[in-house]
Amino acid sequence: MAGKYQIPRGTFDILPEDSYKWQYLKNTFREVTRMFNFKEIVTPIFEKSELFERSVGVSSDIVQKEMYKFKDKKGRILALRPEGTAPIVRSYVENNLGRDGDLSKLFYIGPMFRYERPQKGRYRQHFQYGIENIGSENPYIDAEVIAVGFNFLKKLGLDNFELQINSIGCPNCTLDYNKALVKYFSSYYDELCSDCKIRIKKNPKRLLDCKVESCKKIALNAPSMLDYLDDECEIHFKKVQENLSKINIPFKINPRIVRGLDYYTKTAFEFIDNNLGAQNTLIGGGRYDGLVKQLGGNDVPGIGFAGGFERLIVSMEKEGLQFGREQSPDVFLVTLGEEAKEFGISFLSKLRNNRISAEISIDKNSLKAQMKAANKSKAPFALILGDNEIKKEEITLKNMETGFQELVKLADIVEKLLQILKIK
RNA sequence: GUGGGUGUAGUUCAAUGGUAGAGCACUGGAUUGUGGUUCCAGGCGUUGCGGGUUCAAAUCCCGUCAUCCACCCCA
Repeated sequence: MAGKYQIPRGTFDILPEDSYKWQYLKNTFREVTRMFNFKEIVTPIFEKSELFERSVGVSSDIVQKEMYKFKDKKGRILALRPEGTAPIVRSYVENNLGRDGDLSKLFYIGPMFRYERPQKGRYRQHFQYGIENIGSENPYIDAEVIAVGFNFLKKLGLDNFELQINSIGCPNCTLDYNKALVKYFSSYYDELCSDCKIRIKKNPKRLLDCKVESCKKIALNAPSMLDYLDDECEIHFKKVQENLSKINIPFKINPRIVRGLDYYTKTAFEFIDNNLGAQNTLIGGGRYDGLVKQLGGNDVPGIGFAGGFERLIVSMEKEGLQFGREQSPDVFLVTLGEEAKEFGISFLSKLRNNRISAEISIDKNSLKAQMKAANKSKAPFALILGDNEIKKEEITLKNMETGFQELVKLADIVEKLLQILKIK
């Protein structure tokens, strides 16, 4: 039952019976990013608070109310990272990663922190995976980044998601567009919900995806961002679509996709699982062409995405998908009698030193209890060692699935196991 | 941060204000060297925590913590 201490709100333990799922997701993500030649980058989980305020935007909710901000002993104002892009761009600039003129293709996996009210698929400490591709504004890159997300979800076996894309233009387009939005919604001001009355001042684009019915109706005829793209942004967006089609990635244009973070420009996209409830964005991403410069680097464009492992797991479990194999030992050693147990201990060590994962139930003596333990461990093979075997210098090898068992010379067992288990 | 629901054994859930139960899981056993099916046996758990009302509280009230759903926002 509950002890004296409880885990902090919105956090969770990844227990041994579940950790293989995270392992599987990480491995799969590494495999997929490898196909695209992305390399891993690891940055600290805390940064100067200022970094996020500058990049994500002081007015954004993330900075406003969701950041874990604290002072260290020297009075430095730090924050647990709420997202992954800003730290990576910081590192890119600080370490001059673009120095050789190549694209920086980076991926990361790690915890992020947001002080929010917890919900299913949304936690205060959660694990994100993501990529950043810094150094090119070529629309081919947009498609490639999207392809990484697409291939990842597909590789996990997911099929129930939808890719939605939009272009939110550059700061120039946004300026005009926001004016148009404000103008449009102002004429309906009295009919807007109280949230939207604030949004119209703070972030007009947010009016577009309000969930209140009356606002939805009004938003239906609101001007579309896509009509306000300048030539450059419009061509870029078209090319992105062409490139996606070229590599057979289906997508839907959703002019209502809005990014919450200030640094986004041009392409914005989301992979959405529509039967997931409110927290349905599996992956969210977009271009951030001004960010590197803003953080003190050269005027270099970038694009990336991020996704949360917890939502992925919810989505996969809903679909009944597997997370690879749960970890189990290769063999389970069962011993009978003192002499066999004594011998078994050194034999166990021999197996392990030969890269055979082996387990024993040291506190149980009866054959039955040990066989039960072997079964529960999910080891594919049991090795039974008793007086009979020791006398003849043999050991019983039992296939736990078929029940078939045979006597094998002790001198040959390691070699035989390596062969059956296909360990090189 | 706002609104609503929930909180009982490892877990899923029962229990008109009157001694707290079941399935699954777990452990042991079913003639002494064989698991996964079957049968038998084994649970006194501060009913999340702290107050209050009452002769009596898992049950009613207040607070608190946690969780779930929605909003805000986001992965």
